Amino acid sequence: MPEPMYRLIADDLQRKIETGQLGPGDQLPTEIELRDEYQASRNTVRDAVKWLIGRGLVETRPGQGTFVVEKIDPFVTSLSTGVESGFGGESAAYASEVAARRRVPTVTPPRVEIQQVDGVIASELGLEQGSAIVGRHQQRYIDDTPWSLQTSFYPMRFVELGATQLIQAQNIVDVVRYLEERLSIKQVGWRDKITVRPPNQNEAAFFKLPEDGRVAVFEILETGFDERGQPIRLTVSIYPTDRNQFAVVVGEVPDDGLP
Amino acid sequence: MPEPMYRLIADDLQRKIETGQLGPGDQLPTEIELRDEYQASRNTVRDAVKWLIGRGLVETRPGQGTFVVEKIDPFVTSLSTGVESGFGGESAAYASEVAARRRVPTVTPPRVEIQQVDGVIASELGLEQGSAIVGRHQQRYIDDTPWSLQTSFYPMRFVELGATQLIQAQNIVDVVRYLEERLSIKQVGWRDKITVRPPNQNEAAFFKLPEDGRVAVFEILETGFDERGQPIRLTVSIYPTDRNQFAVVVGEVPDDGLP
DNA sequence: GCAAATTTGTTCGTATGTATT
DNA sequence: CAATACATACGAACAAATTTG
Repeated sequence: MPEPMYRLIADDLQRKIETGQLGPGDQLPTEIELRDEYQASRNTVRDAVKWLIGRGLVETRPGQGTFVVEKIDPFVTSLSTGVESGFGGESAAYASEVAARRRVPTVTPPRVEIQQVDGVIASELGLEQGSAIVGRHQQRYIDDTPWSLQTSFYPMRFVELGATQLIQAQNIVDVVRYLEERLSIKQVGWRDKITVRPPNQNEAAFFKLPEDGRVAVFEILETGFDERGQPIRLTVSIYPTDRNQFAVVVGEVPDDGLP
Repeated sequence: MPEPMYRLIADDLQRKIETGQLGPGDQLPTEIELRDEYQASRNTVRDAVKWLIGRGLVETRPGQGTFVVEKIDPFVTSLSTGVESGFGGESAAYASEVAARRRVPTVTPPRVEIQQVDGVIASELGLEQGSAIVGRHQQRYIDDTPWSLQTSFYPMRFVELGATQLIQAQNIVDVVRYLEERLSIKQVGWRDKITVRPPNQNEAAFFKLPEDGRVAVFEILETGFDERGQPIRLTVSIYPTDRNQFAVVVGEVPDDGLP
């Protein structure tokens, strides 16, 4: 029961990549050349290349060739600061982190939706199925490249109590502060849940992810709570895993490296 | 420029899965049946199935068939508590989280290595390239299924100063406390960095991940600091992304759901 | 326990389409 | 427009894993 040939070819190419014989950005031999080199059929070398693609080691460009992937300089987001709190808010949450690298962040005005809660959102916000909520969807960019998709949900009750800006399609600089000033609802803590899953069609399109679905996305649920322990907001953020990194700071830690 | 046929087949099958026409665990028609149903060749329906595998929607079992994947009940790990601190330590860090689900955690005795630092480890521990460090590698299981690979690194200097248990291949119940009692080195905070990457061969084998490399792993770097802001340890933990979830709690948050 | 049937996995050859240079 | 390189599609044969009789 020997290893199949496409695996042997893939392992050999992988070795050449890991030993630096093929560096980032380098072009691999063409499928025809590989076919002759390994004495296999073109379909078999294609299987080998697909294996390497699945490992995230190479990428193919139609009409050009197959290339060793170049690693992306990751962007770091701190969760200890809160996606939407502190210095943050819908428009400026990440300004400090971005500034350190001289990158230019932008955010779209929110698309506002009013809907009935279900499933996860209901359970996170402690609402009954069918209650009305406000959803504010935004797209965030860094240097004009798509960075994250973010949606914040609030109970519709907040609007009825007077927080009418929640249903307007305009940025709110700091929602947490707005809720405090308008409704005296004060956020005293929050909780993040971090998962990783394959992107849906929307996300793959927005982030321009390769169609083969090998790049997964982070899904971060951040629930904010008031003094009485009641959930007051839920922010769902999506980030591609190939260009993002998260940091958590607990206790006393020196200021180095992280913003 | 129409959509290729394998995509049309994949989209149709995906629709059947998402509408519940094919539920979790259900077997898809065999490749031969799909070939007849869609009037395509077997290789083309196989391409469609591969597409769905890449999306994490189905899995194939040689000799059996193709099945809709069943979602795994995820393990939740809190980062606000520290992978190796508080109630934790090498042996018990996750006991509380696991206990809530009546799962049985186990951990192997550490494999101890002494080596010279390089790259990331040196930079995280603030050591010069070539300094000596101790690495303690452990494998952690839940209910006998592989759960995480964890390695903690400490400066060799700690051993020379008297923390000799660090180079013994036995569990240390709470390393943080041991360092404090033995060397008066007190951890006052820590920082986690969370990334996602494809598994290496070691990791894929240990976690029994599907060979096609579609399941990525979390890599969590946790650096602990003492009162003077000096790094005193680096713990690198690896978890498969398909069965793990992380939580971060900041400020006052009610005790519900999470340990 | 073994043999047959079923199902997916690997490999080849070939032809044609699409993207890029 | 032509040449090059990867993408899609078909047909065929045999191998390997699993279940069934």
